[in-house]
Amino acid sequence: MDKRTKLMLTAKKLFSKHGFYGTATARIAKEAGVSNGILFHYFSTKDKLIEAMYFDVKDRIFHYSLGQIYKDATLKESFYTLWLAAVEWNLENPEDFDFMLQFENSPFYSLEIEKSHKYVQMTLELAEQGIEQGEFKFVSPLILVQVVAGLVDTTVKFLRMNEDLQQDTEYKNKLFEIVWDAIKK
Amino acid sequence: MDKRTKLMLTAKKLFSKHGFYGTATARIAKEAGVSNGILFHYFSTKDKLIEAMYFDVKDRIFHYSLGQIYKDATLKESFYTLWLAAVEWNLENPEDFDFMLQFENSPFYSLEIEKSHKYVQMTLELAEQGIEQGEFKFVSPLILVQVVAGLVDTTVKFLRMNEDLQQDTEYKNKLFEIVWDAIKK
DNA sequence: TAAAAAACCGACTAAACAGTCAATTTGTGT
DNA sequence: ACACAAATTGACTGTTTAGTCGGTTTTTTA
Repeated sequence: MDKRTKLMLTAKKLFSKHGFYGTATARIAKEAGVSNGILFHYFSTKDKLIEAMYFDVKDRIFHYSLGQIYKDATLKESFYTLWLAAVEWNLENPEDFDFMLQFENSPFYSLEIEKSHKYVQMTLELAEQGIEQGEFKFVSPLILVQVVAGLVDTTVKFLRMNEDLQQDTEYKNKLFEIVWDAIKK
Repeated sequence: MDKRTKLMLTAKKLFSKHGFYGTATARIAKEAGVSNGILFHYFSTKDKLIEAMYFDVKDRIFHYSLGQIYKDATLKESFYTLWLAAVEWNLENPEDFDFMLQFENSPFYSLEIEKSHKYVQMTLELAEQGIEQGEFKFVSPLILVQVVAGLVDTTVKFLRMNEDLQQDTEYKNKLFEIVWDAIKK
């Protein structure tokens, strides 16, 4: 594995456990088994490293979740697939999840960063589609997207505390009804 | 104003803008106009200061929001009041809101801390009531509480970006329908 | 009003920190 | 085999940090 990747994996582990400023760059390098200097060769500052990780994680989760949607699916099916994929991905990648939560709720995060992400547009289009078809509530498509994203986080946090429910498909369907009822007209 | 309060107000301002570790204790003291040492007289460590602020903010928002509920209100009215009060309080206290988001999504935060809060029990009881009366979805009361809390945050973030909607009662009613539909059977 | 306690000061310290850099190794194209 | 670039090292630095402490002022108590 190349050292850039090693650094990002180690950083993710440490950031999710100890926070951004609770994790020294020297510690990241040490635990990644590389030299101190190489970190700053790949990432000119600590902040750049954090930002690079954000784009990396966001890319992977969106790519995975949007990839699950199949053609000719109804809108509800598409949203179910999207929601479930995101929930399961986050449950399987708790460090990524914790890192994202921290980042998106920190002063690092801004709307420009969010909007700069190509995938966000795709989810917005799905929401617009639902509104036009009269299937979703007549509100801003942005709030619908944010509601779904927020409920993904809520669901993941809840299922983490209730491990026995993580495999319970019936219960997860019930949880999805929360999401669906929230956005549907 | 006593110095303890001054310190907490200044800390809140700086933490919300620059993050926990991006804010030096010396800077908090300086901008609060008090000596360096007095900070550690009132809060033995920086972490203790952060935690004390969390309980302070959480106390104030819960006290305000729960205080808005009137007797003999229907369940829907109670939830509407609760939701609206929380949303408006957060809009009027953006530093508290940002501080809370950061704290609750940081490694500082744990479920023990959450559960240690007396008010959480009250919201759980409201949720249980709704489930028993058959008005809410038949899921864990905890997830219902978390869904509402999460949707408060989502709403606040959205309204912050759309200042023109903040006074639009009709629109806010529509946003509440999202919350209500999410939890109701 | 005297003594005890609590609040308060700010200079100080030891550790930790992000980022630099000159030197060395490894890889790549010719 | 050569030259040139890219990757890699780890010791080093100037600054910043949380927290301490001996001494001073203010408040409370009896």
